[in-house]
Amino acid sequence: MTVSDEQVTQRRQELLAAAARVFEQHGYAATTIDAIAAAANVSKGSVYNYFPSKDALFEAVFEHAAETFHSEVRQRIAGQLSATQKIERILEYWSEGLVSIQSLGRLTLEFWATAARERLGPIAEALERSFMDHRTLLEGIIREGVDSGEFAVQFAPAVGASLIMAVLDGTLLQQFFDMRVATDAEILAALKKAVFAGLSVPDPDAKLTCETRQGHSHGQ
Amino acid sequence: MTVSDEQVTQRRQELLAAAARVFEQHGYAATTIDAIAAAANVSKGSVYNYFPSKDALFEAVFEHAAETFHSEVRQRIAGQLSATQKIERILEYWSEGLVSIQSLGRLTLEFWATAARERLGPIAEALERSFMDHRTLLEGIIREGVDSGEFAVQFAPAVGASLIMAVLDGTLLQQFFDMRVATDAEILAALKKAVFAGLSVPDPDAKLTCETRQGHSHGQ
Amino acid sequence: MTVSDEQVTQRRQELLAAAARVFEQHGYAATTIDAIAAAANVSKGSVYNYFPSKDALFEAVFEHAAETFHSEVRQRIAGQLSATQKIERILEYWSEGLVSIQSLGRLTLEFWATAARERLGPIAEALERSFMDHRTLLEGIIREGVDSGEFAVQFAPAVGASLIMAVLDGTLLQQFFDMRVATDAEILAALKKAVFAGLSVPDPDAKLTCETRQGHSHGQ
Amino acid sequence: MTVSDEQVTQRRQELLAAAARVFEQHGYAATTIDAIAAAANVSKGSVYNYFPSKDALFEAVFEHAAETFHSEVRQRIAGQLSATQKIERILEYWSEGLVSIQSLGRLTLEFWATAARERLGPIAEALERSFMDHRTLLEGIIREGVDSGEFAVQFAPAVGASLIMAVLDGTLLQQFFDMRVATDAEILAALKKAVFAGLSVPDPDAKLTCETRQGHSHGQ
DNA sequence: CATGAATGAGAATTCATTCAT
DNA sequence: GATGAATGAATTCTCATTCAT
Repeated sequence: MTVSDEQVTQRRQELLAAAARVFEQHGYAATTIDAIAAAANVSKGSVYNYFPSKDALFEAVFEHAAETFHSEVRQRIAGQLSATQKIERILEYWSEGLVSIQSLGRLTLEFWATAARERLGPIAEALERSFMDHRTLLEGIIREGVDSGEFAVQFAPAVGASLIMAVLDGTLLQQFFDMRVATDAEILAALKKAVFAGLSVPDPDAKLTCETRQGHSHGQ
Repeated sequence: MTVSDEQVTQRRQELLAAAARVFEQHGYAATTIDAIAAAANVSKGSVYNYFPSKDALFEAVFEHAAETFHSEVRQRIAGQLSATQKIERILEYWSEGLVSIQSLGRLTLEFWATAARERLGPIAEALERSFMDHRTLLEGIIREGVDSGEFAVQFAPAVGASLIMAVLDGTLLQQFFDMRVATDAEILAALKKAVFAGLSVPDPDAKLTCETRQGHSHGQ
Repeated sequence: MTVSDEQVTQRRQELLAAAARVFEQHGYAATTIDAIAAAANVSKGSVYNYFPSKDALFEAVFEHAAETFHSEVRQRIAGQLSATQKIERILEYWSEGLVSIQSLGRLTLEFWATAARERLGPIAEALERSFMDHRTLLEGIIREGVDSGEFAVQFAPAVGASLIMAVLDGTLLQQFFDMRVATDAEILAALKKAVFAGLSVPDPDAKLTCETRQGHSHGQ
Repeated sequence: MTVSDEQVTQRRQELLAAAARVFEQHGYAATTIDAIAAAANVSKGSVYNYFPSKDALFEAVFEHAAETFHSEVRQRIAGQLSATQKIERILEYWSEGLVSIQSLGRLTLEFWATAARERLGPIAEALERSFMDHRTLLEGIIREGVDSGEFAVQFAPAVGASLIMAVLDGTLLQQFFDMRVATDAEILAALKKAVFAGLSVPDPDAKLTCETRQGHSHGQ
């Protein structure tokens, strides 16, 4: 029983992984169940022993990817960290993480496109949920930073969180298409500067005196 | 002949518009030539008198949309404007324009997803070209601002342009999915603050003395 | 237009005929669209230009068969005929007609079986309608006969009509399976005798004296 | 061993009963081995330990149903009964019995349809055998009645038996489809009258004189 | 014997594309 | 040019049957 359950779970995982690869490579519509089965080294019919339909499989792939991503992010910012540090970690993870799992990139686009098409379907809902989770997380961090005096935002924390999400997603987009204009390191650095500028965090690299900060007006 | 040519052109335009509507509503894969023909009030066969294939039609729709968008943007920033003003106009157009043509939103996602799938295909190329055009435009404006002393960016103008593109595309994404956390006006305001913070432009709304600006080196 | 309409109608008829043949030969479940297409000398896809689904095609075949049968029956009993003559004609048509169109036999069974399975589906409804039509027709004739003094039924005309339908359908069933025990002519003769006995019509062929019959006067 | 044999037999019975239920509900084609296994609370694979194929199982279900029905009928007419009484009993059993086991109705139709499709298959053969058994039984009874002077049939006993089978099967058919026009009791009464009329059995309920019958010559 | 995961042949249905009129 | 019927390749999903455990 336990053995069987484990095996079932493992097979599911394998299928999920294979499906992620194929969906990522060809997109939802152009992906055939046959191709997924082949990628998982099982027969076409077997796929249907684990997932009731192509749709359901796609959805499961999304849920799995989203969960993995979320838990990874949360892990990175666990512990005793200042709000600034947490933001930094998130930017770093995004930057480094997504380059490495760039596969997720196209998959994410596929999710977005699917969700855009069926706004009320399960993919759209899952996407929204995932997005909201991230934003809530960021919002909380921003609030922390404001409370601790680290940040001096000029807009509501929720809006700030949205902007950070936006710039991250937008950057992600550019990664997919190789539209980058600089190295990953440079982009990450710029991202940090830009975000912290928005949050009114003095550039940590700069050696600033208190006075110099006074001025950067658009703050306080 | 000329008359004929005009008619041909007009038919093409009608088909293009119809196709844009249908692609936008159903996505590439779920759009049938029949549906496009019906939307344009012509027969299915006629479509093939103007476009050799579904793919080509999709591409043409993209090109058309991109061109329209570009020329609109350029028009908005024509004239004697400071770099800051130009950036402002672009942000405003993006914000207001895209809400009104939100239809373009899903279409854009569809382009992105398609391009992500066929990185070497015509859509991907066109998308990249379009992106580059925008970025080049922004880069030029940033450079102008730096030269004029308006901006004091801490990263290469090209990188700054990328970041602006990113935050705009990311915001666009949120629009599609109704993931906004604030009103359009609030978001636009925050966008401006954030972008100008990144560009070291003192908050134009704030009443700052010259001194305060001196330093707008929130970095240095 | 007219030409086109005619051609469309003709193609539909051809498909209907082909489908009837194939359904009749293999039954609903074992019939493939491919087989129907082949029988009609068209491609598989073409079938779908005329009928939206296998179900719909099956239903159309049924409707067509039922209509043909009904109009044929009505034609046979048109004119100035006594009730007895009408009943005779119907029995004859059933007997002779169904032997010749025995193809309808299996098809009918298929309809019955399908209807039995999906009691609320269109086939079941159509079958019931068809049955009711026939029964109503018979009921009217019985009533005529009673009014004219030809018949002296011992049960309600509607019930008599049901019994006649039953014996006819039951006989039909035996035809399919070659379970007949006598020649068609003998069966028809027996059928007539039995039906007219039930309707209290003295056997027209027999030259009976009152006495011989005296005993078993199942008549009123 | 004996114990084992018994268990095997019991399992077979359970499977048969479960299969009958499922076939009856969904029809042959739409019935899956899985569904039968579930209805019998065994695994799909186990079914194949008792029956070599779906076809064989269906056939076994038919044989079982036919045997049960036959033995029930024979039991009803056992003992010292006149031919008239036997016929009466059979009509009553059919009428009452089939209403209660109406489930058999659809199953029977399924058998008929299957047999009609594969005229040379085992189902068709079994059906024919079953039919012949019944008809032979009836034929014997009719002969008895003729010999005893109860009946004065105007056609061969075998033909009479066929007609009775026909009207019974036809009535059965109407039961399935709720096409009855009267109560069960009324139908049974009419059935008796009709059958006995055909068999020239004086209506047991009527007290008739010879004269009344003389005149109502149909037609002219 | 029991189990149920794996298999793969097979069917309905869709649609881009062609082409005769 | 316009039309829309015809085509057939391609795809999802089903399920009887097998077989390792």
